[in-house]
Amino acid sequence: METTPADNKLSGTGNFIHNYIQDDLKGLLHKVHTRFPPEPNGYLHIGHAKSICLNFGLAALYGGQCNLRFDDTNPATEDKEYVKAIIDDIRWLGFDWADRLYFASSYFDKFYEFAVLLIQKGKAYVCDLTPEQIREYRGTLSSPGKHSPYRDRSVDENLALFEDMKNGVFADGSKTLRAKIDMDSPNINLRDPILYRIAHLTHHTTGDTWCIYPMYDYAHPIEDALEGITHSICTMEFEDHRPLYDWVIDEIGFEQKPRQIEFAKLNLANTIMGKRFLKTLVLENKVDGWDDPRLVTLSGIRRRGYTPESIRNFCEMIGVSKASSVVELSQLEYSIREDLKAKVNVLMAVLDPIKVVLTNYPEDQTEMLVIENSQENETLGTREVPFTRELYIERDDFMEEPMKKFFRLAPGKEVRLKGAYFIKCEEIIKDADGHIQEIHCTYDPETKSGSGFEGRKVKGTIHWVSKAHAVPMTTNLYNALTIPDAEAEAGYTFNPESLVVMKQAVIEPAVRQYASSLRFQFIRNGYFYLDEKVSDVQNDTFVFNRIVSLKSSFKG
RNA sequence: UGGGUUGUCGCCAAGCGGUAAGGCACAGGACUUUGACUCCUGCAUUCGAAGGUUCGAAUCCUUCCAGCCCAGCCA
Repeated sequence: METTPADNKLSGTGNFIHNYIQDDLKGLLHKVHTRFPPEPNGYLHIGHAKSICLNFGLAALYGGQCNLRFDDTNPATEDKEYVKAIIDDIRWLGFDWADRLYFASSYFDKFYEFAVLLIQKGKAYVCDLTPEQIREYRGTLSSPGKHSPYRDRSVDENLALFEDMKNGVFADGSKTLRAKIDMDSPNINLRDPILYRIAHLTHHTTGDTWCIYPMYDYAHPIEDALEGITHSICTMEFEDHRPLYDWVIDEIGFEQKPRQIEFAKLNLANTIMGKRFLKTLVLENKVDGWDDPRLVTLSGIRRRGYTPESIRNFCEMIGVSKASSVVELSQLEYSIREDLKAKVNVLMAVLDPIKVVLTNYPEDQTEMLVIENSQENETLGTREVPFTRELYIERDDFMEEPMKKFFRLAPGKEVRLKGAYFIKCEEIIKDADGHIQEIHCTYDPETKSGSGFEGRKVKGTIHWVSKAHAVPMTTNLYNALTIPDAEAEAGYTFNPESLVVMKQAVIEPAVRQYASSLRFQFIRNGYFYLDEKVSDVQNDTFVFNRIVSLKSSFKG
């Protein structure tokens, strides 16, 4: 009997979060409510996809709900533009939050009220220390901090001061509201953490209404509690913030306490996800914006041609744990090949063409050959492909001096042209500099595809495009975005060869009739995606991005 | 050197005291009009190390070692 991944999870085998949830569900908890809480200060990347799939996936699995909440408590870095982009990306990934779209900024009044409550309880105070002093008073990793001289202000004084903070009486940085916890704590997050800071900035949703803004550590537990979140899932670096998270929940007195659970964020081998690095590339125009297909931003991955299904499957496949890990790119590539292999039409495209003349083929003849659109999926049908005397083949598919295990075209050697005939290389035509101009071959009419010819076998089958019918196109091939560089302080530098543009590429005319399906396999060259941003199908302008190459066991 | 946390195959990752799942990658082989796909086969006597408890340990205990995170008025 087969079990699905969902069965496994429900029966207890799966990641540690499922185990937690199942235990919780055996107790008082009777629902699962999660949230994905991005800060709108940049574009989402594949690391966020892991969190999105986790949060929305968990909610779906246990019949619960997942909120989308923008954690917009710091107007210094946030912008509406990002809100829109993030929403688009999550929708593209295939998740839905119904009417549960929230903003931390819509709770600003609540945060303020609870802060007043904490002051009244003697659990928070207004501190006049400068940023430098606060750092100094905080102590170090191995030595305790010391009390702020403002720590014992009276409740009334704190109340008045905090109100003045809110009313814009004080300059940025001159005062903070701090929790009164423990300056001796070995956990630095508990050494009277800052709850509120003064910042005279315009917020993307509240405008100039506020000039004090809550810190993440204070705001987040409240947001979760207010929304009825049961499991607040975040990444490992927040693990030692959890005591503070719980402190806020307890001191404010929320009855239903959300539980913070941390997991290890995604790292992809040879891939930089850091915001500063990506931002620099975008700003310096080294890449074509945040959706450059070389980037692992969700918008970049989308423009590269990855499907949402493939990303979701990838996230499912890599699992979730607390151990810091680096996932190999081959895992991602597997997920998209797997998704596309039975879905797309397989066309013939020649990325780096070299001309072949079939000297014994009639000059004015055109045959329409019928070729299957997919060997994986018969329901995709067939198409007609024009065959003529002059063709293009891939430059790599010919070797003047072939290596031992080369199955393709070489002087005196015979190969099959996919869906057509056997051809034999008879002569190489070179220019004065010795560069190959064209290859003269003869074809054998008896070997036509589908004729049942059994006379002799050939080791290689290569793809081709009729010269007279070739549709010009551009294909973008990609290599690693960065190259290791011991000299560079980051340890790597931008790879100028991360984008290779094949401007001479040609494709069979069927691309016109199938263009709307966007994704293709170009036989033997990989999976490609029509870049709609720069293509103009009506005017025969085709630009394709290579999503991923095909696997190959050819050791060339 | 303080606190937190992690360590199971090259890479992810199950495992929760009963004798090491699975996926990716890789290597053979079969098939093949994509050197693709598919299909077989192989791939941890061992779970960071060393001790201990137990009939039995990756799972419990002890000590040690290594990695990651924390000293933003960022999230």
